[in-house]
Amino acid sequence: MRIGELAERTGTPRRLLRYYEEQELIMPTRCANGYRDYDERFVDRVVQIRGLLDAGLPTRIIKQILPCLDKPRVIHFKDATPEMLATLEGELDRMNHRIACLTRNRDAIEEYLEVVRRSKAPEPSAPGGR
Amino acid sequence: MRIGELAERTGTPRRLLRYYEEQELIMPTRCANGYRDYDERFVDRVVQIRGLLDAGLPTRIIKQILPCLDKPRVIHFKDATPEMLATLEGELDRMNHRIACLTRNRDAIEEYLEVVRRSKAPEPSAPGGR
DNA sequence: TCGAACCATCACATAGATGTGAAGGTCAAA
DNA sequence: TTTGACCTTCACATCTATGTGATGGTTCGA
Repeated sequence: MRIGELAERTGTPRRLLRYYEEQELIMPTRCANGYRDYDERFVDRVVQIRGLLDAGLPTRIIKQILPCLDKPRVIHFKDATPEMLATLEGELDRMNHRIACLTRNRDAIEEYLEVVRRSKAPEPSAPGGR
Repeated sequence: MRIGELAERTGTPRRLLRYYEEQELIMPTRCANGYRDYDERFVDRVVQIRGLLDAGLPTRIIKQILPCLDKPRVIHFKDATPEMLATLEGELDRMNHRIACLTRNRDAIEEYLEVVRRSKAPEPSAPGGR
């Protein structure tokens, strides 16, 4: 598939698909005429990249962890250097931290919304609703 | 407390404390001489802000949700406009999405690390370890 | 063969969070 | 009273992810 189709299927501007390639997050092949050629797997991959970016990870880190997330699980021992493992452990920590922070705040927002809803919509009739 | 102490206690550059103020995330009072004067509660608040920023929320959004997260829980009905509630619902969605994405990828990294550890450290002696 | 709709590269612009430094005021201790 | 460690504002720089547009090649259907 060419860049236009991938862009549409992932809801990602072409510009960014090229940018992710420049950052070496995705490496499409090229057709004879120079057009980028993406295979089916890039759809999920791009969605995953965008999710991680949105969650605050920089491309530099995403580039490092992506190869470890491939399924079927294949361990690229070339990548599994001690430094790489340390990086991953570090990122794991940071991600756990982020998750905890987001969860805490999400719960607080949820609680707030519930309190507001209860005070604003006291459902005066039909008390035994549901 | 003045900006230097807050900076040290939260591990945040002074520059950023001023920036958060400019973005109206924190509003310290001023001493007679013009120095910013932070009370104890700003410590937690700043840590919370940094956590949210790190998790990918922009200051614009953080500014909106912070007042809803105050404890003890106080509903500022001035803030509870329909638009505000819609914003919160939207942010809630986005946060859930982020959490799901981070969790999924964190689990994948964790699994990867476990597989690598098993293959690299087969603990040759003491087979019945633990 | 022409035009529309793709594609390519390149370059410059923007927005948000952050770094850095200049120029100067305040204050306490030596 | 001077020095050093704070503080102030202001301004410009940087990095990352993104927007936007110029310029030109390819392909395909009318």
